[in-house]
Amino acid sequence: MSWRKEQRRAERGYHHGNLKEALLQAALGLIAEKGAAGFTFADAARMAGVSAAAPYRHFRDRDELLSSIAQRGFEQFEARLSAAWDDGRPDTVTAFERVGKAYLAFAREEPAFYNAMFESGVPVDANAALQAASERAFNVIRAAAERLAALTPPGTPRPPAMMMALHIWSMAHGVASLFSRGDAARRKLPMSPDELLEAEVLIYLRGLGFPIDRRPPARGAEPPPVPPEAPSGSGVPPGRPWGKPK
Amino acid sequence: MSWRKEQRRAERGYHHGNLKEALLQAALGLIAEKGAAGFTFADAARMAGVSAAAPYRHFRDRDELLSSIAQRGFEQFEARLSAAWDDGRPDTVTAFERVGKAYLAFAREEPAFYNAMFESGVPVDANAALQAASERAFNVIRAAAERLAALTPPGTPRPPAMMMALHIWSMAHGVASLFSRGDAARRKLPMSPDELLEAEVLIYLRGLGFPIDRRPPARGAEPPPVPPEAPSGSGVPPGRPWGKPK
DNA sequence: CGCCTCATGTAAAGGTCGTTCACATGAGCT
DNA sequence: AGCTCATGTGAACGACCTTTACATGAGGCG
Repeated sequence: MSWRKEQRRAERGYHHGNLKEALLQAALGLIAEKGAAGFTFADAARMAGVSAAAPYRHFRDRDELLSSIAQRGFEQFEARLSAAWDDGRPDTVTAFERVGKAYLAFAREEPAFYNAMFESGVPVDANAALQAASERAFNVIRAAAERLAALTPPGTPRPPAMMMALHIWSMAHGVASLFSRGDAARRKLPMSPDELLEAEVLIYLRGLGFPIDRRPPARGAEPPPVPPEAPSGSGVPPGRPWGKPK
Repeated sequence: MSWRKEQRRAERGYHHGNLKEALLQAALGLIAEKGAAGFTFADAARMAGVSAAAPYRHFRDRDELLSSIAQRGFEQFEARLSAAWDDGRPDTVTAFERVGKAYLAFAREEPAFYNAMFESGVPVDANAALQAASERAFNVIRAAAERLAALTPPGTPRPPAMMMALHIWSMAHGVASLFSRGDAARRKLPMSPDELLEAEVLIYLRGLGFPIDRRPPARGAEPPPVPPEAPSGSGVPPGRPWGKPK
């Protein structure tokens, strides 16, 4: 029954030594398994081998633990988006695409973080640090949009970068929430979430006047992506940013 | 203390008479207040003036109540989207726009339903009826996309309607989740969620080759919306689907 | 080295929930 | 009038969150 707890205590002494971190890790695992809603403070404590009251020495309550995780999530999110953006290399559109994919990849590969960040009910403004982290992540998208907006072909009006950023964010978040997450919201799709988002973004960019015409890149060799940087013609070519028609 | 309950019982007798419905209504109110996560079965029972065990005569468990609400939500959702679509009157693009707005309006005006449908963790496939209701709602968007796809100007490839529908859905859902919901996910925006989504959809449609050029419609008179039905030129005019550039 | 202090952990207890079970009630059929 | 079965009750169980009083021991100080 409780010799297990005694045992653990024997191994590590009365003081845990690194409980805060252990709790965060435990919670991360539990959220990944059962969602933020199903995650329990008591379980995290058990998993760390301490009593149910111990966590309260490190977090005001369950919500604070959750928002700590959300904050870390936003930090890692920012890192991944930043890396994907890679300051716009090799060209702005390609890098932009990569950011979209990174968004979905994060949602897929870090379900616990994504859950805590967007689906746990933790208000972004619960915590100043959380809010700041969230903003830094968004700023990556925003900066990318800024660069992209500066490239609008001559003859077409330049869209507000902030608006573009919000649009892209909503597309990525929409696709991730509806189609790319745990068993919860999954629907049957005629294409992968990645392809879906890619086509969506490309069509959107074309609507802004970018001369986009790419089909799913032939796997292997990367073709010289898009007539590099300075777009030539105005108006939109009749390309097909989604897959071949059946 | 408990004379209240006695009182209620005196008013309505031992049998409630309409408990199932009362529970659904109570739950709806509670979810609107505190979110699906904070909603409690016991509270709903209290609110209906019955004991905590009574609800189990009508719902297998808390999750079944939740999914019943989600199902109703999808039904009302379908009704609102259908009404907005109005079979494509007066013209397809205008009606399509209206569907987008109806989506956001529903998310805003029926937070309890929206929450149960998309944010409560209820899996869509929990219940056959739920899944069917969800599909019927989506089919409204899909049918609209179908009609829209059939209108692609000559010279531009015709996008798969299903893909369009998924794109539109993800945009609407993304905007609603991130910007248009309860205090939870609210960020500061340079424009209203409605405007944001409208611009997003218009730009997207333009990317598909639709000759869209509309600024936020002057409130009051509806201008002859878009060169009616059969679009003339191919290629995309350099219009500005978002607001004036400050 | 011995002692003190304070951060960190524990056990116990109170309140709430979800859920089940045996039992009560009474609406409607016969 | 009497029976039956859907519907509601109360009590009880185990889990959770959170608070409180108390225990432990690591690290600083004399």
